[in-house]
Amino acid sequence: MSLRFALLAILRVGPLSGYDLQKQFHQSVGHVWHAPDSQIYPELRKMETDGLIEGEEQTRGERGTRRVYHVTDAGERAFLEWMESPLDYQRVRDPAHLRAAYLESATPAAAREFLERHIAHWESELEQFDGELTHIANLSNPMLTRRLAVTPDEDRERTIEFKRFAYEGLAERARVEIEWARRGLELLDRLY
Amino acid sequence: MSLRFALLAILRVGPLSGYDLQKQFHQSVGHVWHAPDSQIYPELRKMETDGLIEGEEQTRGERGTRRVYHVTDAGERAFLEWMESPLDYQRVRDPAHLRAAYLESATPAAAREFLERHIAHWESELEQFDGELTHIANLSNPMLTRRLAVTPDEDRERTIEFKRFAYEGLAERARVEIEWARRGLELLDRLY
DNA sequence: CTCATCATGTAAATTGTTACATGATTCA
DNA sequence: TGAATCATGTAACAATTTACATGATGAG
Repeated sequence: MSLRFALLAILRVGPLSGYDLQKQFHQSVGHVWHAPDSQIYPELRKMETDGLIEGEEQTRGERGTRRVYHVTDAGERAFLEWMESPLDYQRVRDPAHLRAAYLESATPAAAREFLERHIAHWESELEQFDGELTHIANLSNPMLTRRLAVTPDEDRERTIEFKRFAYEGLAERARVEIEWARRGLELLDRLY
Repeated sequence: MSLRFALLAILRVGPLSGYDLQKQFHQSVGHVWHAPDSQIYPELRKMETDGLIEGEEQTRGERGTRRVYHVTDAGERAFLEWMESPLDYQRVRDPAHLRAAYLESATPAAAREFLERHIAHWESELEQFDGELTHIANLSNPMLTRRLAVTPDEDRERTIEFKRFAYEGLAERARVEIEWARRGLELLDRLY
C-alpha cells in the first residue's frame, strides 16, 4: 500500500513519464521502498483510475509515445492524509536473524559464509546510504534539488534535514547489522 | 519461503500438533518471522504433501481430533540444506524511513506523533527481546530447554550462544530505532 | 452450563516476484 | 548499423493479509 505513496512522493515534485519516474524511483525512494518496473507501471495505471494522478500521452519521435503523469488535487490530498495517518507496522519477517538463531545446525563454514555475506550485503547498503548523505549535504541529489526548487523558503531547511535524518537512520541500521555480524564471526572463532 | 523453515526449526525439536506448534511459534520463532494461524495450518498441509513432515491424526475426547506432526528425514535434510545455502536478501521496504524522508510534508503534530509511535513500537519490541534474552540466560525458555534436552553435550553451548546472539542483534536494532526516533524528536524541536 | 482455550481451517483480496516480451530512438 | 537506453508492459506464480467460520473439550 505504501508503493503508491512512494510514487506520489516523487511525482509531487513535478510531472514525469513512467520511465523517468521509475529511474528517479530507483535512485531515491527506491532505497527505502523497492519495487520492480513490472510493479510500477501497473500501479501508475491503477493510481490513474483511482484519480490520484493523470497521464498525458506524448509523442516521441516518429511513432514513439510516452505517458507523462502529474499528481491531481485528490492525489495531493491523499498523500498529505497518509502523512497525517498513523503508520501501520508490518510484523517482523527477518530471514537473517531467523537463521542466526539456529546457526548451531549449520556447518562452521556455512555459518561463517552466512555472516560474511551479511557484512558484505550491509556494507554495500551502507555505501549507498553514505553516498546519498553526501549528495544531500552537497545539495547534489537531483530529486532533492528539484524538490527544493518548488519549496517555499521557510520549508527548505526542513526538507533537507528530514531527508538527512531518514538516511542517517538507514546508515546507522546498516552499521549495526555489520557490527552484529562481526561479533558473530568472533563468536564462531570462540565456539569452534 | 522461510516460513516452512521457521516451522521446521520448531518441529525438529519434537512432534507437535498444529495448534501447539502455532503457540510455540508465536512465542519463539514468531519474533523473527511472523505468520498468522491462517497461514500456518495450510503451510503444514503443504509441507506434508511435499514430504517434509508427516501428520498423525489423534483422537481427543469423544469426537475431537488433532493432527500431530513430526519431521521426516527429507524434512531434516531440507532444513540442513537451507542452513547451508546462501540467504537471499529481500529488498528494503521500510514504511517508517519512507515517511521520515518526507516529514516536512506532515504537520508538526503528526510528525511528532509518528516519532512517538515509532519509539513506543520499538520499545515494546525491545521489551520482548530483552525478555527472551533473560529466558535464554536462565534457561527458562521452554523451546530452548526442550531443544537442549535432545542436543548432544558438545553442541549445547553453541545452541545457547547462537540464540543469544540472534536476540542481541534484534534488541540492538530496536535500541537503534528508538535512539533514531528520539533524535527525530529533537530535530522537530529545533525546526519548529 | 458457560467460558476459556483447544483445534483447524476457508475464501478473497492484495502484494510482490520472476520471467518474459516488444518495439522505438538516439548516438557513436 | 549496432548498441545503449528509452518506453511500457503481460503472465504466472508465490506469499501475505484480513476476515470469517465452526465446533469440541475441560475446568469451575
